[in-house]
Amino acid sequence: MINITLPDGSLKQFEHAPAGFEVAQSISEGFARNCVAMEIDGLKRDLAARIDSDSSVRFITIKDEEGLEIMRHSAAHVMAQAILRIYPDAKLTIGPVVEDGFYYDIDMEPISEEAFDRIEAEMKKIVKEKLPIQRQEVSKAEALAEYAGEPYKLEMINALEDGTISLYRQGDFADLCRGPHVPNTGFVKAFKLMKVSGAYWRADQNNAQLQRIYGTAYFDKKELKAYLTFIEEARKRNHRRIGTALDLFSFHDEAPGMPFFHPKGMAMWNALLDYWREEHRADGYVETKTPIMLQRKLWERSGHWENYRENMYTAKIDEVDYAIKPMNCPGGMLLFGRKHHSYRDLPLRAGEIGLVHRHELSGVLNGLFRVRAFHQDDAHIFMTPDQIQDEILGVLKLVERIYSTFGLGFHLELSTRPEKSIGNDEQWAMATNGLEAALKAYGAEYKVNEGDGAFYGPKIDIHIKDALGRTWQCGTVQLDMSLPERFDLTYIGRDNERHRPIMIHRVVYGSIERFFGILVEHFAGQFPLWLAPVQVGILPINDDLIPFADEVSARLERSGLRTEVDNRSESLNRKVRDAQLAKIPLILTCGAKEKEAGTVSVRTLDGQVRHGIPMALFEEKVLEHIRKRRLDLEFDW
RNA sequence: GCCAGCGUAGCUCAGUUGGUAGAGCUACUGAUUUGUAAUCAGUGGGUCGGGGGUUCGAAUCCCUCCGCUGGCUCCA
Repeated sequence: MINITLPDGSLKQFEHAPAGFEVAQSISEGFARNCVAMEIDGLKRDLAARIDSDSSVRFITIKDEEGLEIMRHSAAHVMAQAILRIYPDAKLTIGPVVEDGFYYDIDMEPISEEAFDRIEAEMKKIVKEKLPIQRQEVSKAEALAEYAGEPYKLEMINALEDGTISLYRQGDFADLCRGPHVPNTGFVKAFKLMKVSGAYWRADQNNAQLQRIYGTAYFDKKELKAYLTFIEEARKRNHRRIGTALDLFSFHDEAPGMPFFHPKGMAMWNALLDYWREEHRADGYVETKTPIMLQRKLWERSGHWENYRENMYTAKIDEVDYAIKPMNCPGGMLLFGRKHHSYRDLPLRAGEIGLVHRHELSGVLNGLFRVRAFHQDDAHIFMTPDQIQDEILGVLKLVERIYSTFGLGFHLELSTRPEKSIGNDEQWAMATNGLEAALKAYGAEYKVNEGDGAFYGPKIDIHIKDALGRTWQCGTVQLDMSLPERFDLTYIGRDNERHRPIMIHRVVYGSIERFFGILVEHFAGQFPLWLAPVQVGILPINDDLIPFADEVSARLERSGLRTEVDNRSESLNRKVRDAQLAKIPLILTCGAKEKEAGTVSVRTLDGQVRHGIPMALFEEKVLEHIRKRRLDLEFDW
């Protein structure tokens, strides 16, 4: 008698060792049809596996995230099978499941996306055939024999420990695989190949270049469609597209990876920085500015020359080597080091919107997201050891305040000591404990990335989540145990002795260019009023009213609003349409009625129109809205 | 840097087997003077990313460089 306990505590008893599928059937036929795999005493198994002893069993169905992953893994096999049918000489390597689907790395002739139709058609055949996917356990020797002509598989088999090795067979195809898999290829119902790119065997540039073919798969067509719609939505929000359409910024071949900001982009840029300064002043930060070009000897001292030189722009001037700064810190160190500091002056919070240049590989450039010249909203905080917790907590709270202004959620990750690092155990323990204490005091959940810290200290990374649910690492708080040492920074303690200050680097926006790009996509170009490049569009109803429109504009500009008068001889409909397409949050129409009554007619971006609002009231409400940096467009006129 | 794809007017894109470059929108000009998402007409605009080659002839084929996109790797 075999006793099987299900997650709800119920017990199923069998006279023989049943296959998982039988057990599922004993619950109901419909349930069994939706099962893709199971977990026996915590180990994932195929549904076909026999349960030969008392155990607790949990079924994994098409409703479960795990079920989706298992199916996608099977989908990768189906794709590999299809590719082998079309390209018999292709050599398979590995094909894992990734966030939104799966890929397979294959050593084969370079292919383009044009080949997808053919591969997908072959995959459809395989799915239609509903080939049973069967697990087979073989010895290492048998596996080696099976894959005699497959160099990558042989390499993987040889790397495995002796013992049984599992293969998964479906029709004429068998892949080395741990499993589990769905019962047959018919489970791969809705799939699509997404893209192809190069990748290296074992991610090593010296190895063969493989074709990495990405695909995605869902249990039903609707979900696949929803995903494709999401991709399309993200494409529409692409910041390069919107940046061009709204005339915010551009790139030119003369300066690859170095963005040019247009007047409208600068209006937003300045709004971002005004806000940044406001919040930082409130938190006791002072602001500094250091040169973008400094002599080599400084970079030697900071360690950048040794570690980072390939990514630095350099020049020789009057026979002296210079480098354009890739980071602001060394300049900040010089500022701190130029005079004596008392413990009473600490913590010292010194911010700098610093322009840095990094010669990134050409292939990694990506719009505003990855550039070669950018501004960091840097700040260095110098403190005594017992101030670590409070200071970091202060940064976390500042970050929360700023991100929430944009409606951005976020989560925190702590990275600890890496293998290659400077400093001793005691220093690392103190630093890491300080960060952890701050995280605990802050109270939010956080993820720990063991060994992922910088060589000079542990760090907390802040990952934001945008309107499409995508995450981006923007903010970071890094404790630095190296620079204060290298620059011999000290403060005078209560004991009248010199002490080494603790120093952190921290950014909130990270790269302002990148944050700008993220905001463009987050808001899809429909920026909140306080941030919008043009806040008020002013539309004279006919050419005779242009002077009045100009008057209104001048008045609002004096109040600090960003306005634009549409003085073209176009129809009002046309002007409204263009203003809406330009995502201008507030549109004022100026006609004879408004001129006489001293009122405005306001159309908000959502299409709502309100007539007869007194000019002064409009101004007051709008300025208040902006002062509060609200995200909505609701007004109580 | 590597692999693949791409580069045609300010923008979005056509351009068939090589035969002197097109559309829509934008811009400009004129007419129109409009009450909440496109008024009409006209005009201008491109050494087809740069250079080299093949050819009687190249946007189209080949080489090379530059740039962009997607990945890989990288982000100390």
